[in-house]
Amino acid sequence: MGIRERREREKAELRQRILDAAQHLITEEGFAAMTMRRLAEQIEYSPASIYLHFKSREEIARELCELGCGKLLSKMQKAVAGKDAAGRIHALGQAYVRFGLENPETYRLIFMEDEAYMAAAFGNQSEKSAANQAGDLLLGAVQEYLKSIRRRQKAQEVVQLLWATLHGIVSLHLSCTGFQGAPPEELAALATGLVVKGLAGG
Amino acid sequence: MGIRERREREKAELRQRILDAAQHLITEEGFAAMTMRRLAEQIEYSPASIYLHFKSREEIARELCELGCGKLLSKMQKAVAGKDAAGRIHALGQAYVRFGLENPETYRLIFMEDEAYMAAAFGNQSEKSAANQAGDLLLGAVQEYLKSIRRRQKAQEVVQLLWATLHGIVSLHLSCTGFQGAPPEELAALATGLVVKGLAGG
DNA sequence: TATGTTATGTAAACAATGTTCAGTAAAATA
DNA sequence: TATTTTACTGAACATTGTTTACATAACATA
Repeated sequence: MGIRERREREKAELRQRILDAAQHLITEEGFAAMTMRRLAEQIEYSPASIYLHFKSREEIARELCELGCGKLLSKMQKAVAGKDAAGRIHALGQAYVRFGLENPETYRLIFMEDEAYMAAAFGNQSEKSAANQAGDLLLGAVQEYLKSIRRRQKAQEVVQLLWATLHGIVSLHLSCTGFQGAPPEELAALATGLVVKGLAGG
Repeated sequence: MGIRERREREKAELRQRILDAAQHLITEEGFAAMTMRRLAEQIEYSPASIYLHFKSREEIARELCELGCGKLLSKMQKAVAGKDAAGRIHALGQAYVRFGLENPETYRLIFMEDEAYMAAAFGNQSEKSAANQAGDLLLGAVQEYLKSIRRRQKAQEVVQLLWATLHGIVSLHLSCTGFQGAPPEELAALATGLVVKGLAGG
């Protein structure tokens, strides 16, 4: 009899509805607006019911972070298609920055809200998480580029620098809303360009 | 009669004690630990009394941010003494990163806790805030360097990129506590070095 | 010295948060 | 139909930041 199957399906559907509502609230009004009571209101259940599907508010956030990282990874994967090493570095930078601009609240949640979320994204180093795979994309491009210019330089260090730079560009843009300088895409292009040139020359 | 003077002095002293206690709590246990009740406990007054000196918890935080920015500025000012343009860029990067490492919770508060604090730090563009002065230090060095290599490039853009990069290095280091890569000073040196070389070459 | 005024301080309450738990109603099973 | 399991919720708890009505002490004035 398919009764159990049906109930499991219903349960999974409700869980998904919670996640959808959470994502929606965060996208529209930011993480702080995603309270358990507003979430409950959205799905038309009591607040306590949410705890039948998630251990805590933080667990919901963590799951959304993983989904967000997946989205970022897929953007970056599409960006590298059919390009040489330097071109991939540039394209990855643009993809990263655009993800941040198009999904500001999701970006905030993953990288700026709580170190725990970010640590979780990079944490599972045994099973390659989406964030780690994104890092590998960057690492591959940098390694190939360093090889092509016959330069001995720790690729990991360059990757860390690039990621930090891109993160800095996005996070300052999202935080300093008043201050309007050069657009993030332009800064990212300048950054990747200078890294590429700087490594080649000298 | 010096009665009014004495009372004003006492009031200012209590206000300062609140700030000190707040700074201490933040330094030791982070911003979240700085609750009005714990603050009241520290100064041995009731929570409501704090509101006789500050409009809100946020106002206390903002004032600590300004103090923090002043500290950062003074570090950066010392760093540039008696150096050429490229040397100043390097030294400013090192000073910035070290400030973040030595005052992690203060750095968090200013740049990572709430965009409002950071916006406030950069906001008063009429009266030059400490943060703005720090930016000017960087701008001066970059302008002089660009001139010395006869390169036409928007100095403001390079400053933005440098600041974003340094912020990215520090904030990723503070957030990704688990992940241990290259030390921030090394990354900052690499960053400033690549910018300097990248601008010169090509 | 007595009285009025002002500054100082606090207890208690309010609204909002995440979370827990006892209890209930419904559904599945026997 | 009776029993057990599951799904669900109302009410409460411990926290927050903040406000308000009230008390008290210190001061100024007559």
